[in-house]
Amino acid sequence: MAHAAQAGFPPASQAIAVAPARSRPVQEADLGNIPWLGRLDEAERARVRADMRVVQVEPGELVCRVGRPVTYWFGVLDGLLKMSNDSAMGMPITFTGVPPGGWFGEGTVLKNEPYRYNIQALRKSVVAGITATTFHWLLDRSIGFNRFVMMQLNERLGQFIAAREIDRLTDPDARVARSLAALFNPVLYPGVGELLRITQQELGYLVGLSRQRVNEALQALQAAQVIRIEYGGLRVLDLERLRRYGVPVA
DNA sequence: GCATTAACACGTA
DNA sequence: TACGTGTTAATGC
Repeated sequence: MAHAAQAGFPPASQAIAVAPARSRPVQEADLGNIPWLGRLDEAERARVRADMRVVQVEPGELVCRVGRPVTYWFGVLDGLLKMSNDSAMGMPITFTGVPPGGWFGEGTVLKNEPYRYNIQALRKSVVAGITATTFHWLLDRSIGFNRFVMMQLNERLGQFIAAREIDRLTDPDARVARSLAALFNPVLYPGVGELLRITQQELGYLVGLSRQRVNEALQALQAAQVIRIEYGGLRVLDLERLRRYGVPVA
């Protein structure tokens, strides 16, 4: 019954795992896009700024790859990533998209395990990372950082439970609506705001539908006054109704 | 019937 | 120009 959302990506992917040579130090302009910085004190911020690296990734590139050792805790400053798990021989399973403001990988950093997912850029994106060492250093001394991580883990648990529901939905319109709502999560993805920059093609890859069908679903959502379609993006008008779209009014 | 791919015209960045 | 959107036609399960 489950759709087991297929959806790969269009261009052939060339694997890279954040090559240090391509990265640059974090810049002033980046800092405003990092939600947890404000929870740190001066000394902690200073260390983070010294430690953090930023890299631009091209569409199709892998930010981290299943089986690779943990190096960084990552965050999206700009663009759109896809978290998936390519089963050895078969179609990849897309778990979720990661829009701006999203940070990921703390699970594997915490356990010091190899990455369990592939994180791939759907579009040209800017990704930041701090080392596992600094991540642990922050955990050891900053209550604010701990709160952020805990909140993040809790919120994401909700996301994955919601994702299981989405998988059981048969109505494509509802699947698109719920997947979209997940991307508009203000807690996990504070960088998104009201306007999510995503093409209908990219949304198709995340949801596991064709671009044409996604377009049809979006038109329906727009007609329902839940979103507005814009060039290269979508504006949310009513997040609550977007979350509940397709659920009969019980 | 419904979704998919392919192909096209059109508008926008 | 390159890309994203909206639409139609043919095909498949």
